[in-house]
This record gives sequence, C-alpha cells and structure tokens, in this order.
Amino acid sequence: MRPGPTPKVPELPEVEVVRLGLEQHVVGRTIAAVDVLHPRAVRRHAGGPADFAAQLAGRRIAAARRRGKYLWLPLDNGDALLAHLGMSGQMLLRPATADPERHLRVRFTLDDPTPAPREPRRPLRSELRFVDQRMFGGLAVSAGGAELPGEICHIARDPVDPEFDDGLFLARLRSRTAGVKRLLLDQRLISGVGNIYADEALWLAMLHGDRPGNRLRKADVTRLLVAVRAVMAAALAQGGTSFDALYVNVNGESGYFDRSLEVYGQEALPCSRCATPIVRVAFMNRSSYFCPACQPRPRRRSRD
DNA sequence: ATCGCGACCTGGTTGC
DNA sequence: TGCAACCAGGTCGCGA
Repeated sequence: MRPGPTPKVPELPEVEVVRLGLEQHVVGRTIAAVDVLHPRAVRRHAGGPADFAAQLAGRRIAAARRRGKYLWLPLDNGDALLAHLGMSGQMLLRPATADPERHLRVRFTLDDPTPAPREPRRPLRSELRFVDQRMFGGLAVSAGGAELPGEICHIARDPVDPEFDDGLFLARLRSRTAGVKRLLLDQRLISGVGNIYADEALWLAMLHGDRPGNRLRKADVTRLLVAVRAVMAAALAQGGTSFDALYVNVNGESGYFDRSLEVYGQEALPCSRCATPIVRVAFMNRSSYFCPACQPRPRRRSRD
C-alpha cells in the first residue's frame, strides 16, 4: 500500500471541517475504551497515558467546539477532551474492523448508538482515531474544560468568532513593533492563522509581512481583517462541503487548497494582479511568499 | 512585557 | 546508487 499525499497543515478552516464532522458523527456517543498507542500523543496530559484513558472511559461526548486551531469535546462530567492537530494530525471515524493506519496514535472505541425502537438493524461499531505522522499534535483531558479549557485560555478568539473584537485587535497590533506577519501568527492576538493563510491574507490586503505593527494605519488593519476572513471563508466553503459519514478527515481530497493559492508556494509564478514574479524569502525557519510589487517592503530595511 | 530564535518530529525530496 | 542534508511548520520555552 502506498502512502497517501502529505496532508496539508491544518489551519482554522481545516480544523473547522473536522469540528463539523465530529459534531455530526461523534457528539452524543459514549467512549467505551481508550487505547494510547504512542505516549507522545498525550504528552500534554499531566497524568500520563493510563490516566488519560481512565478519565475518558465511560464519558459521553456532549459537544464539539473550536477556538483557532484547538478543538475540544466537552464531556458529560464537565471535563473536556482537548486536541490540537499540529502539522499532520487527523481525526478519523472508522469501522472498528478497519486496518490501523500507519501513524495511528490513539484509538477511542465508541459505544454503539442506541438503535431506534423500530429499527432492528445493528449499527456499525466504530472508532474515533487520532492519526498523526509528525506528532506535533496531541490530546489531553482538560479538567473542568467543557466551556473553555484552561490550557488554551491564552489563545485569542479567532476571526470567525462573532465575539472577536476588531477594535481590540487593532489596538494591540498597533502597540507592537514586530512585523505584521509575525503578529498574525501570534495566537494570543488572533488565532487560527498559520503560515499559509497569513501569506494569502497579506497578499490580498497588499501588505508586506515585515510592516511593523505600530506603523500600520487603521485602514491597513481593516483591510487585513477583511482579507483574513475572506481567505478563510473561501477555504471553508470549498473544504467543508461534504465528508463521508465514516470518514472525518482533515485532508479531504477536495484539492481546494492548491487551486486557490495566490502566493504560498508560488515562487517565480506571476502575481495574478500585476504579473510580477512571486518572491520567496526565509522567515522564522520557514518561508514567506509575496508579490514584491503589490506588497512593497517597508522602508528602513537594510536589504533590498 | 516584548522580541526573536531553537527545539520538537517524520518522511519525501534534493544534492553530492 | 547511497547517504546525508534539507525542507515542511504550530507551539512552547528560553535568553536577551
């Protein structure tokens, strides 16, 4: 069996697709058993793998929530199962008989849904599986975390949250000297934005990522927020359309990702606005892509 | 407090 | 052909 393509890194829209799938297929069901196949997957659970499993066994899943790239499943006792997909995490709902995935890390056996009175058909026994190749992701039980896990209280609301405060974001951005891309990636200011959508939003807003926060005009920040929401809405519209009832997957095979990219990964290709070749530069041990004409570097840069 | 950077992690790709 | 180096990047924690 050949390995599939490298999953795309989940940012807010991808995580929201997973949340929708969990909401539809897992909420209301009870965790019968938990099997931690790799301890690193629960490294952020203080009590270790055995305690992680013990605390979840018998609990009913009450809801599926998200803030930024964090997911959590509130449980019937007020605790929550907290999850981050990292770079390569997936949540899969699979028949219990399905072969284990190569990078299966944690397996949750779910009780069969209660059959309807007039429905003698036996429901399919299924498992929720946490699969993660690179293991930047992880799971934990958050004590009393149903409403908002304490572990993520430092994570800002995301731009899709109706309670996201645009004015507060503006004020905080403009109080900082760091470049606007770095600030976009700071989950304490705004959550859910990763390297890919940061580049896409900056291109759409025609801002260079090195523009210091405190030198942004109000109109720049307004444009940036519009852009962030636009790229996320577009991704969500294409990625969140459908998923198989037994397959909740962060890297659904929709292909929306590549089709809609304007700058990320597009080095040397012409900008769709002005035809200037897209430039790639090193940024925080990774890459930034931008159009040097549409997104002029701020002055006071020593290079270029 | 803020800033900037290294560590963590695996597997596909590139370069010699 | 073999093997080492590089690359992807979200988040945490550290030193300045």
